[in-house]
Amino acid sequence: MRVLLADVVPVFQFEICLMKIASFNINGIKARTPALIDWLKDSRPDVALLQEIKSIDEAFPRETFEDLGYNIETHGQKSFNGVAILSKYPLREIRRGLPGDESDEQARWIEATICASSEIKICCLYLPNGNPLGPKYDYKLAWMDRLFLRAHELLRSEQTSLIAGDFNIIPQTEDAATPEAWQNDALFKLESRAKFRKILNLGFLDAFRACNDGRGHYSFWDYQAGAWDRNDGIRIDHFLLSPNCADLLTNCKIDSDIRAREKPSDHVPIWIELNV
DNA sequence: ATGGTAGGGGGCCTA
Repeated sequence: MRVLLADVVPVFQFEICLMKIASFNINGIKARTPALIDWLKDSRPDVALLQEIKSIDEAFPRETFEDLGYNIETHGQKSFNGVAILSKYPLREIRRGLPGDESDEQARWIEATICASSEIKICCLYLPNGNPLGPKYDYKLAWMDRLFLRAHELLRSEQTSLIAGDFNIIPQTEDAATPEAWQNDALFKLESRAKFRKILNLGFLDAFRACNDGRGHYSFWDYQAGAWDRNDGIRIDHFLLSPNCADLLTNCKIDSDIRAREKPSDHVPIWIELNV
């Protein structure tokens, strides 16, 4: 008598659901909208975290992205900075601005809880560049101290959490094609790298390094001096995952091919997949 | 040491 596989293998009552979350410094929503639409249709992230929208909230083309199935929350300002969350899942507990300095008017932080099969706290940041060294570098370091405090709070809350975006930090020499050229740059100075490492040491995982080996993985190439053509890049866009979020991680990639498209941003998307 | 390019917005500033 034949025994069918279905008779002996139990039917699983749960589904494996992969959630794709991407981060992309788009360098201006107005200039990047066509490229952003193409990328969303190809890559189909469930959640997209955007930096440098360079737009006030009222000027963000919400309907364009709502038509692609996304809920949208923005935190913008005129001309500079600005962050946004696009999510196919409902968003709640929206927080705009990094806590710790009421006088800080730069739009560099937005966070929300996404309501999927389980809840995930998602934080989208555009960390200050810090160049030239001086007041801008001091602002960067002070901003990172506030980030440390928020990261610490997230861990204490025991929520499944991630912090992603343009950190403007080259963590290690292998994250730059020409590290010697960055020795005295705010993105690579030991002081700012130490503050980044201090956040990792709280217990956050650099998702990209957990899933990839070796040199030559970059997320930014300067528009100038043919940096893309020479692959003179740096890895400055990161996903940091809380331990309970890291347990869900199945993959992390940088979509470097996006840099070769028409009218590209100087950054490319980085994404993770979580088994939720 | 300099300047190379891009975006926003209508001046230069930021990167």
